[in-house]
Amino acid sequence: MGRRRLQIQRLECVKARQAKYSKRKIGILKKAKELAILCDIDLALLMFSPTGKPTLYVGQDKEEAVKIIKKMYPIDDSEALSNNSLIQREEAVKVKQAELLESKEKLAQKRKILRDWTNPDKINDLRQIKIMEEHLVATLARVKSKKHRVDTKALS
Amino acid sequence: MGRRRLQIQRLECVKARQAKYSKRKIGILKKAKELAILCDIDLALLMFSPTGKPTLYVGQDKEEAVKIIKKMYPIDDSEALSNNSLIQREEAVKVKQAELLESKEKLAQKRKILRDWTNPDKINDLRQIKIMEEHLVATLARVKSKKHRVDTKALS
DNA sequence: AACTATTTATAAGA
DNA sequence: TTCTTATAAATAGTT
Repeated sequence: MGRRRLQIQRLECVKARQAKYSKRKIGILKKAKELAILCDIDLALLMFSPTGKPTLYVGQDKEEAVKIIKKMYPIDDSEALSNNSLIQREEAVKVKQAELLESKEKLAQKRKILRDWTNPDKINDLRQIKIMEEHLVATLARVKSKKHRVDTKALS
Repeated sequence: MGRRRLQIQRLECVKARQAKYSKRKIGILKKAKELAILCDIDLALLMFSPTGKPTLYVGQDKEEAVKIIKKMYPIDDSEALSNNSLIQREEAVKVKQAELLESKEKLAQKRKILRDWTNPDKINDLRQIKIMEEHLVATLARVKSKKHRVDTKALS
């Protein structure tokens, strides 16, 4: 949509990338808002500018952001698995319920450990965030190294 | 961009909302992909259709990455929870049994993830390594975003 | 899903 | 960044 057709490929010039970003960011944000309103849906759009500045749009109510992110990463949700209204008799049910509870308790434990990894957004201490970042960068480096080794091995 | 100008407001007719969603979803996904590629940025777009079905697009990655992330984050939870009619017809015991199984599966999954986070070098499957990398990149982005927000807040 | 008349987004240039 | 304008793209209404 312009004077000429544009090839969709990485713009080599940094300046051009930044300029393009500032223009298209406006466009896609508008589209996101329109879609969320027209169809009355939850929607989240997160972008990082070429300089790393994040922009987040969350459809409808901004306070809903947490809910959206929970939907995005259900690893952290505290689940609505118990349909009390539907179930309320039988011994077998109770037994299963007990087993379920036990399993869930264990699950909750694991989740607690994983929470910081999967929901870094919840960490509010800058110090903690920095530690987290360092750890992630280090782990990522290890993974990339490992991938490289596996790739190389696969070729030979 | 159509025969007539459209007012941006919630469409009252459910059918109309669904139809509009299916059309515009394609459009905004295309925009997101173009922006990510052109400007070489990280970007995440998550939408829930009027029926609750989630669509996730992440960064410059190809369709394969989307599938991987969908597997990693069991977004389909929302579908399971909305199937009340089905649940009503099933026996309570069976429901509990299924929930128990699900819970146990999730537990196993968490254990696996936790193991991988601490020992990425031990993963030998290229596919798994790639999943791990995706996850790390995504989490790192979120941490950076969070850091940025905390930093900004601290300044004000 | 497909078809077009129109509107909208935006590429290039200033 | 902002504006202008020619053009490419998205899409509203309809079938």
